[in-house]
Amino acid sequence: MAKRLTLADVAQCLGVSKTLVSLVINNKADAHGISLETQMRVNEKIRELNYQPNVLAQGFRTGKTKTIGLIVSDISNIFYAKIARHLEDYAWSKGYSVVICSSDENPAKEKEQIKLLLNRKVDGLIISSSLETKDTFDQLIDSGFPHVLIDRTFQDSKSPSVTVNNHEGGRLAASHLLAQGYHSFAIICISPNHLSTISDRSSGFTAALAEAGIRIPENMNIKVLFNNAENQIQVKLAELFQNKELPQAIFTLNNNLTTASLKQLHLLGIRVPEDVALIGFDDLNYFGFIKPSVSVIEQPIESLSKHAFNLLYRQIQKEIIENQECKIVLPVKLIIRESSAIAT
Amino acid sequence: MAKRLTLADVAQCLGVSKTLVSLVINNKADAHGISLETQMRVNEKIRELNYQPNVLAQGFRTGKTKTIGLIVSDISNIFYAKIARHLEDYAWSKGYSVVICSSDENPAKEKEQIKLLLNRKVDGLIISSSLETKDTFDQLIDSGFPHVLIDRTFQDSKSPSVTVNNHEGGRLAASHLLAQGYHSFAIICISPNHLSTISDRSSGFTAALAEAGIRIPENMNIKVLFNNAENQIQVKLAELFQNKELPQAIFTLNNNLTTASLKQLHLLGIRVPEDVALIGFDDLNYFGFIKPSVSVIEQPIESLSKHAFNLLYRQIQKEIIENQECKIVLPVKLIIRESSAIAT
DNA sequence: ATGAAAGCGCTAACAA
DNA sequence: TTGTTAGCGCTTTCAT
Repeated sequence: MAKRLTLADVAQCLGVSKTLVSLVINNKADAHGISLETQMRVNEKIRELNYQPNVLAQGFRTGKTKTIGLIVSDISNIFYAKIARHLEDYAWSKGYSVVICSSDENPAKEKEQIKLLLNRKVDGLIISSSLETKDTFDQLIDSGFPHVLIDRTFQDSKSPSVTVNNHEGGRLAASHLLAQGYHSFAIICISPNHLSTISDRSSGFTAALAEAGIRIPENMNIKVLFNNAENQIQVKLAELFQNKELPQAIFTLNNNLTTASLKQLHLLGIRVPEDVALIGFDDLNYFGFIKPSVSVIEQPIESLSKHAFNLLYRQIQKEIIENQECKIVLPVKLIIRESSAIAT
Repeated sequence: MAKRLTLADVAQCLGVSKTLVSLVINNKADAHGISLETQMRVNEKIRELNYQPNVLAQGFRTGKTKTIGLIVSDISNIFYAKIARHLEDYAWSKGYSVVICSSDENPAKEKEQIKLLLNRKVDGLIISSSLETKDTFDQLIDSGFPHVLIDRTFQDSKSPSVTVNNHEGGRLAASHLLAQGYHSFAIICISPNHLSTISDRSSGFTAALAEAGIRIPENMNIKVLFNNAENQIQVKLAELFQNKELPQAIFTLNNNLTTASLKQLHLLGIRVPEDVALIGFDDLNYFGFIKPSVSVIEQPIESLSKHAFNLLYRQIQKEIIENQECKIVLPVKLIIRESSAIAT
């Protein structure tokens, strides 16, 4: 790790100007009519000296950093971890790095993170936002800053977004449970209910139930805090159980809630699906092979990530994004397993 | 997002020099004997104008970026996702961002990533390395570049590292299974076996068995590829099963392998623990409540991350790290559950 | 087809 | 106690 080679060194070594070398490096040589022979000579030397441009200097000069920021509520939630992984792969293939931020469903923290990332001059932002309003993103739109909302979006937001059809997912879950003969239900969701995912999933679910003439009573609409889900689920479920008010079926609105619910049901000795059926939103590997296996609404995580990255990349490249591609909604899939088997 | 304010603007606004403002911003004012009153004035103005230093320019100038790089084999493996989350938290508390890279257990890719991150001038690196040799890290040591190895390390490496006592974990697993009365065993591990985690876990396991006079036959030492574990496990297990050669107990060397094995055992209709007992390395949430619940060697993930960050941070701060703290080995814990219950 | 030179915004050695 | 100034390494405009 001796003193780093600079552009000037390379230029001097070749007896040419820095401009020339710079142009070659940035593939602007042709456009400037640099002779092919010179280009070869330069490239040769660069390889020979193993010269690597100082990315910081480049970034400083151009304002571009070849870095994108990813903000999600919690990178250790496997759903977001998978998204991060896919995004990282696409980013890597285009020479981009990704910086991660977990917002903890905390709007203030998320805003700070956005500020930090902008300040760090990331070239774009992919966000699963916990914010209550779309203001912050409207500002980004106004300033033309490349960004895309993933997983969660806002009503009437102008920001490009990639989401799944959460409403339809809720409907699918409800229809399936109804078809199985269940007729009393509970929903378990997390508490800041401005989140588009949560509200769409639950509205889809209740809409389908309403069509069958069924309402979810207040005490069956269980809301728990993001960072205290397990405990709160246990308390609520224990309460229902003791009062012999258990619903026939439960819809858990994300994978964390599904896992937490399964755990607490198990601890309470409530059998699935005998005592209560269960269907979750978002699939996990283990749902498929445990006893009972767990029915879910599955989301196309890879596709979600791919579209998000493309949408972002095209903004960075200053390609115009057609209006109709700006709000991508991907289909979900009902996977029926044992946890929602025929009612007895 | 109008034209950004610069240091010069602030200085001009106050009728002072850039130096002054710069010193105040970087908390070097006192050391340079800047009067308290001036400091106040400067700070005031900065707040008033909502001036934010251009981090890129700062980074370019100082060579510091307030960014650390994290390289793991796969950020979507929940073990690494959790590590990433903890590191992110510590980093955030110190004003650092973290860039993630998944190496896919691919040494060439990992080297490229290290190169990229160094080139991006991250201030330090935390790595769960897939490399065969420690050379790359010796170079980092020689150049004094802050880094710490996490989870995996190298024999005789001089790099600071934080690992768990994998050997002891292997012993614990073996002793427990022996105590349960099992006496034929299989190990399932991933195939590039230069990884310190894998080799330590398996050597601990075999050492304890050896003391009881038991060897693991060649065909019970199942090695599968990182990116094709599930299939290969299925093939091997099916083979053993058909030949009626199933061992009495299986030790799976990481959480992915445990999950994959559980899945394939289930698909093959092999019952746990009746047909074969199982214990895994690394705990997962769902292991605790499924039927049968899964015995594991648990790792202190938070502590692992905390020590890693501290070790890195102190290097960045140029604090000397005492030799005895340079190689931290954390204890693991045996958690006995149903999958390794009394042999029948 | 190639080069000279002006900065980008900041820090830090050196002056005053 | 405060200010001047020289770059950090690169890109890019404008000459040649």
